[in-house]
Amino acid sequence: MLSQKARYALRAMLHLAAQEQGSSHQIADVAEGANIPRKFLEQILLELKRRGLVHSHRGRHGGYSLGRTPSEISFAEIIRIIDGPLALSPCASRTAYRKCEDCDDETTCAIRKSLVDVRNATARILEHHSLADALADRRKLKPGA
Amino acid sequence: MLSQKARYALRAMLHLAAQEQGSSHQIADVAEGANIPRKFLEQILLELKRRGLVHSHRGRHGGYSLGRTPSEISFAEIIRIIDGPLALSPCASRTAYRKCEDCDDETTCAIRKSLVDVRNATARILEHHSLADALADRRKLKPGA
DNA sequence: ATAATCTCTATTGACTAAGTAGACTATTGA
DNA sequence: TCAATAGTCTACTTAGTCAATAGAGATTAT
Repeated sequence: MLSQKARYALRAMLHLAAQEQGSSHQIADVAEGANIPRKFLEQILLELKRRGLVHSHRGRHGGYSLGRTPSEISFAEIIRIIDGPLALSPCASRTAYRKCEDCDDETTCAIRKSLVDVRNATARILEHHSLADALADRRKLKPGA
Repeated sequence: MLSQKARYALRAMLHLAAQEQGSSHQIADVAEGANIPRKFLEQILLELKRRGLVHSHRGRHGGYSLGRTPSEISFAEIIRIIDGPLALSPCASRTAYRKCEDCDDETTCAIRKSLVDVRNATARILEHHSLADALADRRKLKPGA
């Protein structure tokens, strides 16, 4: 399961992506618009900023904007920043590989093999699904807006 | 990520599946053979028993055995019993669907759509991967044994 | 200067994960 | 029969995480 935090992060990024390119948005507006507790959102945006997914500037008229165009930001990237690796086990992760401590021989581990399959399938979907794709999906689902 | 408990469950089931059909095995042997804390394994086997994946009998010469043949027990089933649904969000689960409380309109949710894709891909793999498949994989990987 | 805004660290309360403990019940073989 | 051997059940512990909340600090536009 994704954490609530990761779902908030996706919603917040989607909210930013839905605005006109390069425009800046204050935390309070994003919090209200995407229905996220404001102080919690601060932390999330801070993390996303450290990893370059958003830019910020401070002071009066400060705010946040996307660090790249929506088509260049994938769901996978957002989820990995907030929740860590996509894989179901550290030994099946490509971005955060770690050997299982209680595993005798990884090369013959019959569990790992299928977990790697799952991780690959998951990554294939989420790495190729960008914010732009999500917006396009939404427009398709809701032609009125 | 899978819980440690779920990984133990997979290992324990695999251990039982690797023995001759219908044979009975004591907790202590499984614990040692699969490298699982004994008392923790008790709880795991009890849960798997309640869901019919294993049978037990008590008293002297008691023990556990698989509830079905290895080819009829999937990884998905074991994982769901121990860790719950495979999906990344309750709203994307088929076996344990639940609406997100803070979601305005699920039908136009651009996040849900990709989470459903992931869930389907994951389920497709894990529901069709049985203990028998895992044993076959292992034999392939380690032809000596 | 000062008001508005982002930045950072700490704290809280509830919950879960992983494991441990021990009493209880059923079976069996001597 | 009865003691030994197993599984069954409930409760507990300890550490850690999740989801927030709080509040002081830094930065910028006016």
